[in-house]
Amino acid sequence: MRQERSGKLSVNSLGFALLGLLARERLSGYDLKRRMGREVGNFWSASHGQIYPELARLEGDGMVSHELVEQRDRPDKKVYEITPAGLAALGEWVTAPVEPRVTRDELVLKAYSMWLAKPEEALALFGEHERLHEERLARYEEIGAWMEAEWGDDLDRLDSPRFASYATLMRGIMHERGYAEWCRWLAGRISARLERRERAPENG
Amino acid sequence: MRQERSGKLSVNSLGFALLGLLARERLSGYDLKRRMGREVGNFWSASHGQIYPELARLEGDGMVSHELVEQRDRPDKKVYEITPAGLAALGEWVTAPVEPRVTRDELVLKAYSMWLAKPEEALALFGEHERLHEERLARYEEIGAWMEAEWGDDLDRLDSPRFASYATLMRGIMHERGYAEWCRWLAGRISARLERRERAPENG
DNA sequence: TGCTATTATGTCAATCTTGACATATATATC
DNA sequence: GATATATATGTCAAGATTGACATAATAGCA
Repeated sequence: MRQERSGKLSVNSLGFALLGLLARERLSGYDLKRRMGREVGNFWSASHGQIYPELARLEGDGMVSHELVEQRDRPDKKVYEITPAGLAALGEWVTAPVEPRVTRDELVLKAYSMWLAKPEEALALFGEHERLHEERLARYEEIGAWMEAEWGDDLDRLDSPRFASYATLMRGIMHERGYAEWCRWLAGRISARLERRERAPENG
Repeated sequence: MRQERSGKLSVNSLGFALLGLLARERLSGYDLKRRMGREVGNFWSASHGQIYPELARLEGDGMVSHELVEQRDRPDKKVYEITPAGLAALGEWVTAPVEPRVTRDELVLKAYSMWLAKPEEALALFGEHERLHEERLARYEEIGAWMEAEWGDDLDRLDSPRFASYATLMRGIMHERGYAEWCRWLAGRISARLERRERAPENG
């Protein structure tokens, strides 16, 4: 969602994702892509084909500036920095109202038509996703434990980016936990029905 | 995600959402839009500006057919019906692998930068969303209770569309429950910190 | 020297999605 | 008669997103 701003300036969600990362440290487009995968990957993502043009737009709007950094062991890079204007825009946006958008979820969409499926195949599908979300949950919980151990005191400071990172990670943990639970519930229902069928094939 | 199919035929997720609805009953584009809001709105959505062209594409691919129905008290309408080919495509797609896509969530994206916000404003934002998701949760739970009471026996039949509807509703319930919980957790952290600040203004 | 992988930045076509624009019928209300 | 609302179907421009195409420097290895 592109936010209307005074006159012609506007920044979309991806722009604010990039600003959110740049508010913490100076980064190149390449590094932003990698951070996107780790820190932010839980609730936003973008390909580099989207990031580079967006950085150019942000720079055109005065939200970021860049410095060319020459490297010996690697290709040179552009290191971006958030400007005071960018920081101000980000700060304004943070608590501006959000209209909640529908979360599109193809697996749930499939569940809606699973009465047409072979139960064994449905079981395999939801079982696989249960494992997938359990895996992610375990990874997030590890990171959470690490944050609590390493960042302990900062996690109580509302003005600390670490607290903010921890809060988004908590959302990831709760999401994965709930999603895995749903897959497990559904797979359980399917396998229970399959077992009953095996014991009494007439009622299948 | 558009699925590659033998030759040139292809149906995207929206197409399968429409086929999933039409596999249950014959519907007009206008009715599909409404069903989209209710049954499917929990995990997919589309504007009518997307639905009408998609129906035309589906018909061009032989997935649906339509009949013009004249009405006295209202404008005439096109009632769509799924074809055997459409049903086959839907059945194949249901258990085909899904590559999980990042759920983009603007509120979590804001949480990532909330260390820049005034705590009172952040509290208001997350408190508002807690209420919003609690409201949705209550609505979904009501529908769930109604389904259990009215559809009881069907909810054990894997081949029943009612079971499938119930399964997707359960995902909605779990999602809203988890989301509200996260908002509550976050709002609680913020207000706890605010209270401490009030008691000891020097440490703010 | 050739091959591969990583870092680094960019463009572009195709597709998806939103929100506005557009039109028309029938009912209800003022 | 005028106006508003619900039903009903469509188009279209702008923006968001993906995935491919494209280029280049550096390092490591055979």
